[in-house]
Amino acid sequence: MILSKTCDYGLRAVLYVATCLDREYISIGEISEKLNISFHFLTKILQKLTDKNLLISFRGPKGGVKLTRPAGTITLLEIIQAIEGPDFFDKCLLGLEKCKDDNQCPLHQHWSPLRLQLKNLFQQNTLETMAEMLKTNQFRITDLTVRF
Amino acid sequence: MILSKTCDYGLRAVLYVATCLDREYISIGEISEKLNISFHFLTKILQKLTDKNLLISFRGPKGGVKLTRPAGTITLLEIIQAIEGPDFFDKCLLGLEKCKDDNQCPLHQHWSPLRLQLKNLFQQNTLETMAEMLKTNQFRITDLTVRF
DNA sequence: TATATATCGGACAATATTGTCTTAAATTGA
DNA sequence: TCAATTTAAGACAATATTGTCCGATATATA
Ligand code: FES
Ligand code: FES
Repeated sequence: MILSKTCDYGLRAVLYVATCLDREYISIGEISEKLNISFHFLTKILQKLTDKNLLISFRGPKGGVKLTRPAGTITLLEIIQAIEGPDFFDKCLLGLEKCKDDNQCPLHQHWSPLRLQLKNLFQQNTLETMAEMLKTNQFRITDLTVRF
Repeated sequence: MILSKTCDYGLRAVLYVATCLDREYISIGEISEKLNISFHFLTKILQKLTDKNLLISFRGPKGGVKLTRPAGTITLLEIIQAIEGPDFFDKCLLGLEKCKDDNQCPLHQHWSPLRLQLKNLFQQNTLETMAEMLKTNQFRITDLTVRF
């Protein structure tokens, strides 16, 4: 609905990695298997996040990806904007160009604050926050009935 | 971002029609021209809305489409759900299946209320409300520099 | 009745998104 | 050094979305 499948996969993968902070590099194979995401497709998505300096990758046995910075310093917004683009939360609900207060569509006054709330939500929640929740085993990050 | 292009087009077209309440049927050709939307593509979208009983269409000269009910009784939500599907506002932000309170992803508690706000927004605004705004000429419904 | 106009319906094409596969390069450990 | 493992990179395929076109049908008007 809101996010592309690519973005969903990327978020879920990064969240998974954030739950493994005791370990070193996490292999993409493991992530794709645990989250039931196509390995090659996920590889591309994570490469993008690596390019954007949100992940560090490492080849060979014991290789994989890890977070560039501590999970508490990476927001969901960073992940989303890395994948969907930096202006993702600036768009007109009706798809019109250059959504601005002085060039409004009839939905702007309603959409604009809601959009900001959404953006704030993603900005205020770090990977650590989410990982903490996941570790309680009361939340899911996959359709599979697996827990961490 | 949120809505598909199809839905954007549909909404904008229906809003345009709602601004023409003094007239009878509005031709799709006129709508597509004024809103700069592909005629044939728009035709299909409006056919869908006709099938869902939100529009009535009429063939031949003086033909076109008109609203089935008074603009004040049709909500934006109806249009959106007709195009995007009735469960559009029930989906998990991470794309997981069966988003429910007792089967949450870590974003659910934040996303669920926001999603509801969004849905309410669309439910509370009728085509009439929007059309009134458009008639003040202070709002736009197209990228073109046309006013109504 | 004839002509022009408009939607209807379906085929088809272009593009974007999503997913698959293969080869290369890096790294580990035997 | 050699084999196994893993990411990198790019080609390619499948699917979904978006957009185009054409003939059929309905209607108004002359
Ligand atoms: S102009 Fe449409 S949401 Fe801002
Ligand atoms: S389960 Fe993810 S938003 Fe409800």
